[in-house]
Amino acid sequence: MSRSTIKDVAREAGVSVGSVSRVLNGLAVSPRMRHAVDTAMTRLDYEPNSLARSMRTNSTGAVGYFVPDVANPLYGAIINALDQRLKARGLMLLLASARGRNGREVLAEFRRRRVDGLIFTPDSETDPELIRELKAFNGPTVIQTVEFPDSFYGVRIGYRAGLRSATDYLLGLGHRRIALLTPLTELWPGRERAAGFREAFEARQLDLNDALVCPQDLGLDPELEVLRLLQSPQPPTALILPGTRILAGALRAARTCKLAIPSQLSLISIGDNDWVSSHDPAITTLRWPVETLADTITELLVSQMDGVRNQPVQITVPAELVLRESCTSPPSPHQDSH
Amino acid sequence: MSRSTIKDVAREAGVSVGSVSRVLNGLAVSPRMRHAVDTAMTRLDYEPNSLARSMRTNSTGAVGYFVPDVANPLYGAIINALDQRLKARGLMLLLASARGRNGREVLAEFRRRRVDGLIFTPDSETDPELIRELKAFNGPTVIQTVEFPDSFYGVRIGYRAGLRSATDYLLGLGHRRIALLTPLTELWPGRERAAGFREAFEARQLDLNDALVCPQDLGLDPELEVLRLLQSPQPPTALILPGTRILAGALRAARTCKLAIPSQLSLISIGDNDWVSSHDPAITTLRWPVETLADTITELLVSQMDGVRNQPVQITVPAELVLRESCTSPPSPHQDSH
DNA sequence: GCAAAATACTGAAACGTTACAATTCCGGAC
DNA sequence: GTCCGGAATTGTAACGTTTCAGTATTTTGC
Repeated sequence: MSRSTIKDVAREAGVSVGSVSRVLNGLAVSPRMRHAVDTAMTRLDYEPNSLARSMRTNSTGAVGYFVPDVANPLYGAIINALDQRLKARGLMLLLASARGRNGREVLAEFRRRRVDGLIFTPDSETDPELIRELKAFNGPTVIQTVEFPDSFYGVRIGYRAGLRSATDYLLGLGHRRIALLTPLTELWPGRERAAGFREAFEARQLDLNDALVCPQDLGLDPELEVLRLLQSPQPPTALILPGTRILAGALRAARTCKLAIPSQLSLISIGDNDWVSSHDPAITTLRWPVETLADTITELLVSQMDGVRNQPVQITVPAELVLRESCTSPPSPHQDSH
Repeated sequence: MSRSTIKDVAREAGVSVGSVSRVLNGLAVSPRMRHAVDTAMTRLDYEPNSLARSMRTNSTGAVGYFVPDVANPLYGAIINALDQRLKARGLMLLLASARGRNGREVLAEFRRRRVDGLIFTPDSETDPELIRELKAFNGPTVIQTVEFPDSFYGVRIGYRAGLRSATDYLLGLGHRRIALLTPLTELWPGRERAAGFREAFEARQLDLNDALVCPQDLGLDPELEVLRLLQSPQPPTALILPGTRILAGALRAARTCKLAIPSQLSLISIGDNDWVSSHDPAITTLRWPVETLADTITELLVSQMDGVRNQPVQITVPAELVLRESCTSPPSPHQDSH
């Protein structure tokens, strides 16, 4: 740990502390001065102390990022992309993962550490206290993913439109009994997904009666849940599945029921990755636009930092339906017209 | 952003600044004092400034973590586990991902920010300058994964033993032409893997001649590389594949060649995840012990922080071979005894 | 060659804490 | 009533920077 301070450098170079500071910050100095200070710095192996600097300037160059689950490759990819972009602004990520921490507590920690900005995925979209505290932060803030009051800048994924197009695609193939497996339809993002799902049916003036939205708790064993569904008297002919774990469970369940994909059961997954694309058959997917998301978050954040203090905006980044091989027309098309 | 300082609180409570500090840090004060200060704090909405505190105490409660790729779920899982454990010690992760940053530069940033500890996965195991600088950091440091001089505390994954047992397993099934697809066998971890691979052959006094180590650059298109291998005159009967991307490529290649798994081609993957375990057939895997790894790192780090300044240790966390369905005896066993 | 203007540099006061020596306070022993 | 010892509290000097009002030095225009 470098022990020498700006004072030592000043003494060594035979100049004043202020001058060293000027050199450090690239302000105008004479070449002679710059050289003297530079050599003194290398000689003393000097390392500026960001803390002292931060205290004086009231800015830490740190951005607090609160993310639901780092181990989710989707968020991992966003972190990567963000880190790269923030680096260009001399910013660094202070990371906290919701696994094992709660939002309020993390926010307090971020505040104490005086982060310059906040990227937050609230673990509750309703907790009024959290909303109050986020507002009280009163610095550049971007709410990620979740629906939140309009007084915040925010980035959302276009799940609703995405699910509408995914559902519409299945309807177009002739499916009528489609199961949307998403947990907790009262909360985001399940709510959004369910809404898009319904809209697709309505747009074709089809009755939702036959379609299935499964808001059950898929928590413990998605495989069992899907199995029950597939073995019910009138099983669905197509499944829409959020997330890797649930998709994996569904695939196992289909195997158990000896249902061939896509000929006997069509599948759409939410969230793209290596696995999904190289599975046999390759899975049709609603893709999270990671790069766009990261770009948008960065821009929203730095525009606030640069003092562009206009009305908060919420940007919806569209999810993209990637057509692959896991969907065909249903086995025995019963275009029931009621 | 909370603007009030410890001075304001002191004035509001009608006590001295020092006393407020004592209350803040839970030192002995009279109940009357504590109460007065507490109410003043809530009234002023006071939020302690970690920066000032850090500067005074010379400790930031931040741990710099330099990780090869956050988007790799394996590392993601470690981050999660670490974050949870460090939280208990009031520590927070300062994260930098090697994608788009280089080790030296990140280390400098960490030093400037005066992190209390370092968890580092060097991007080069040979750069003498990096080694020198890591040494110069002179604070609690844990080197993750990579082989490094003994003067550092370190955690490694038991790839060598792991690969030996994986290879031995295949040899026991009767395979002789086994391809180990790992990039860069001169560098860690390829070197370690190759070593374990060879040891397994030697232990059975088998000639490595027929086995294949493929150190080619698998970077761009693993699928093509595997395809070439499978279409060669004497194709391997078993593949050992590191990482999701390469495994995915290999599966596609096998499909192209119409090779059934495991009856015509056996597969072992390095690194476990949902996909690998629920694939059809489920893939036999050499599993990274994430939890153990995180525990070990944490312990190594905090033991250094607690001033236990004994000889650095390197701990090797064993990789575990998870037997599943992707391996059988080779199609036409030619137990050539040479 | 001189005043004025521009430029280069200095010194000290912040920033918000903690730590520590100094001070005050209090209850009891003599 | 005085004095003592310990506990409670205070006041202030750090910590390592930046900032800014000044002062010293150089350049410029005549």
